[in-house]
Amino acid sequence: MLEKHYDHQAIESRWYPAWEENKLFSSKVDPTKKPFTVVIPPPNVTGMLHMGHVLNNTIQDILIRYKKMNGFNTCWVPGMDHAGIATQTMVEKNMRKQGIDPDSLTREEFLEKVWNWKHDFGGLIIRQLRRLGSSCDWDRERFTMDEGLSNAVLTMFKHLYDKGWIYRGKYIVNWCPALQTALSDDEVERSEEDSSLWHFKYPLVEGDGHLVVATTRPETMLGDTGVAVHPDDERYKHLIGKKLLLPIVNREIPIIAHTHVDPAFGTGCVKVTPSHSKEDFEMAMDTNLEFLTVMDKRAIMNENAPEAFRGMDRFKARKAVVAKMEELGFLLKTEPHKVAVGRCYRTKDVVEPYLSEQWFIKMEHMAKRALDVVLDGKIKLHPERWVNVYRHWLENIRDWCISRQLKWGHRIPVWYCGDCGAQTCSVELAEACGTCGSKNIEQDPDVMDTWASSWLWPFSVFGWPEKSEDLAYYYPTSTLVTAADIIFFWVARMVMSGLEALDEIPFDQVYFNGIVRDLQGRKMSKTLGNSPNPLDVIDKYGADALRFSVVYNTPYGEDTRFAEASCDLGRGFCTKIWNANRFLQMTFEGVTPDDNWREAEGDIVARWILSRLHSTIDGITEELENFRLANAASRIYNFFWSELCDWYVEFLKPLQREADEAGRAVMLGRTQAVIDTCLRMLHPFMPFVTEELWHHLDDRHEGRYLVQQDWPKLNRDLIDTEIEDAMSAIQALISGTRAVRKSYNLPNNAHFHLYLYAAPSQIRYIEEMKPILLKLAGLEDYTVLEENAAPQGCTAINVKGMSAYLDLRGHLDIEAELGKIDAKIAKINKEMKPLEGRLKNKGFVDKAPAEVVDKARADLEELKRQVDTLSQTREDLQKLGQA
RNA sequence: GGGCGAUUAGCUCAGUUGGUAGAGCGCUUGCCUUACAAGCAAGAUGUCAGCGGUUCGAGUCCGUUAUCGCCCACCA
Repeated sequence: MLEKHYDHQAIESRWYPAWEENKLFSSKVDPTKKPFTVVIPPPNVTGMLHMGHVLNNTIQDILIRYKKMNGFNTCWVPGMDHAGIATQTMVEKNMRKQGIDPDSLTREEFLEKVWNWKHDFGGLIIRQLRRLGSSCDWDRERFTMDEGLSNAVLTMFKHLYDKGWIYRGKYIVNWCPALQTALSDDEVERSEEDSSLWHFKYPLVEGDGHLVVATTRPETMLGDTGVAVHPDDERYKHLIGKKLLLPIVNREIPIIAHTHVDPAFGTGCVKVTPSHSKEDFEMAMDTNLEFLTVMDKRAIMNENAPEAFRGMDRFKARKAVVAKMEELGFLLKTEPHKVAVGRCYRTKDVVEPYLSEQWFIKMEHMAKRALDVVLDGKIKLHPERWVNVYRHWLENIRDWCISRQLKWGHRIPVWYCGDCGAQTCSVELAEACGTCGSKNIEQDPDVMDTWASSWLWPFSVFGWPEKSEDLAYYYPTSTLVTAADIIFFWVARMVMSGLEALDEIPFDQVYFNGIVRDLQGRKMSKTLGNSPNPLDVIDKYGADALRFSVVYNTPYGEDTRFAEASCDLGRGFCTKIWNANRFLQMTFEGVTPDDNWREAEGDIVARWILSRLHSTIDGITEELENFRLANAASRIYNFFWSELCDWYVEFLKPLQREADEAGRAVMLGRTQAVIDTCLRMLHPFMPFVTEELWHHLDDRHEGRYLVQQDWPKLNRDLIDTEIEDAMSAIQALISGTRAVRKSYNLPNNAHFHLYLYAAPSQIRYIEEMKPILLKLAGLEDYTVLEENAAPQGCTAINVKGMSAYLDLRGHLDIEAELGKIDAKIAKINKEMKPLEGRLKNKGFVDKAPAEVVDKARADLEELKRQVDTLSQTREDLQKLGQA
């Protein structure tokens, strides 16, 4: 027997271990079945479960369980990302806390500390995912730094290197001074910040003329090696090739022409600092300007800067330069100006464009292919609008800077020969120069961008570059579920690498889930403290409640607003499902269910609930196939609560009391089957409570699990609109009678007599429902009228397609009743107006489809009939009052 | 500067071929009716952001404006 109260903690802690021990989530190659493969977006090894993970993983779990129930060989591969920067930063911080200077350690010592940290504290999030119910194949858990994946990374590097698509060179990169490493373009977050635009006067060497340059970065002027103007700018054309004397440093610098310059902005003259600006770098390359680096790796002014500024941090230097220029009379004006400042996505330090030697991957060819497969529809993005974003990025892609000046990561597999100077690229540790054979070689100290491992994830987890059986079977994967903020970092690059390494797309569908926000619409973040800890929420409400609530409230591809209290919805639903099952157990205690009932047979109640059930199966399946998870959740919620519990169960109560033993056995069998179907549909959303209840439903479920069962099969023949309409009318009679009782403040034991006038076909259904109708509406009896004329002292209730009158004699306040009837008539008249208007409109009658016009006519007729019924009641009442 | 999304009941959101607006929570009222008070029953609530257009008919399609949010971008 089920406990009186639904205890989510007991249930959830029981089932997950059972699932895991029975290897329900493990997948093996099986050529007789179609695979459905999902690779998890690997969370950072440093990560903790947050609401974003809850949403993302719940969606994946729903898809996996749904597909498994549909006969697919599902495989959800879990794992983690080594998260180069995040992890290294965290470990360094811990070391400093313990009084250890990370820089005092050798690379090997440092890496050992990181691995130790990973072993002791890393991967918490993977264990937390189990609490959520995630049906990952844990035997397949991978880590981007494990041996196999590292091998994949190096193999891919060598592949691209040999192809000539990887190169090393001195370019301006995004440099994080706090981390002292290069970053890719994507790792830079731009934000508009208040600053100033300073106008500096640069005097001409010859004569006493000058040019005025405007800059937002005065400190870089110490590294200026030229000033650029637009070649067609009439104001300055004659000065091109002339020299200026750079103030403070007193260096002669040329005036050059370049089309990058916008004559309309500022003064039309741009100071050029090739070593500290990407645009200036390009202009310098085109015009052979000199390069002068005036900052070091920490963004502190170096020996190339005038002595007075050396050792100053860049922001201090900015102030000092401005002050000096003002002192020298070269500062013309300072105006407020908004600038797009780039900040490191990890440290938030201002990113410095910095000239340094880095490794790059040529993206052009891979980008082209990756774009084509999406534009061709070979890969489908959901929602589709992301195609535009994807396309824009790929069409404007730049080479990917993949080297990082960190220790934690995959080392660049290139060795430099101390003798002949050649480079050797090798997947295995090189022992000698590939060109001259010298043993005097040294490996590049840099490691690769974290994404250089994650972009291989969909196939590296299956053993690539080995041609494994797993790879052949599971790749390409099926659906990728991820947040859109990594569409460039990750999604686009996986498409590129998949096509490049295997000549096949990595997945055929991508579903982008939104962001979880707080109720004010703010992104959840640690600093705001507006994010509930999912584990606390699971403790309090249960994983099922959390999952269901989040999914129910998250529209297709949109952001969602969440507060802990949102979980009331899911928790309430769990309780409802629980109690419905308790009802069944208690009411039919001792009854052995008869499973030999026929779907198409049975009374109106039976056929009605099956009709509604199959409509629901149809709807939910359709919604799930289209990633409309919230709609699917809402359909099952409404069916279970509003139809199954509120009506069907209420019908069942009197029915089973009247029935004989055989009848009860069939009733139980049928109702169990309906509940069983509901539990199957609910299972992907709420795996724990459904599993528990399913095992209580039938002893034969022992040793079997819901996720192994078939998804409910739709039988359209069971959807019967005639029955559904008849039932709606009966429901309207019941609700209408209750409403009358309520509006007169009459007690529940005040039983009315009902008069009905309706088509024989309708009366037949009502006859069949008679005991239920009398019981639920609180009627003493009803009389079927020969013609549509109610006895005196009645009030009409609105039921579509029939006339119904309640005998109120003895309870009646005539004046009040007349008022009520007038109000009702007024309301209906108001509803009739637009219908009449449309039908009078010739355009509507002529042009609208016949069925729409017919419906309008029928609706109007129905309303007219209702008014007639009410008017007649009104007359009768008036007579009664006068009598 | 370019692009995208959102705007529907007090709150969170449905509303997919255009046919005249719904749910949950909250609110009002009455009920501890032997599944469930985390419940049941009955009820109130909207110029579908504004303006214009297409159409017989627009929450739905087109244009435009506003507010909020996001993404991209070398105007120093």
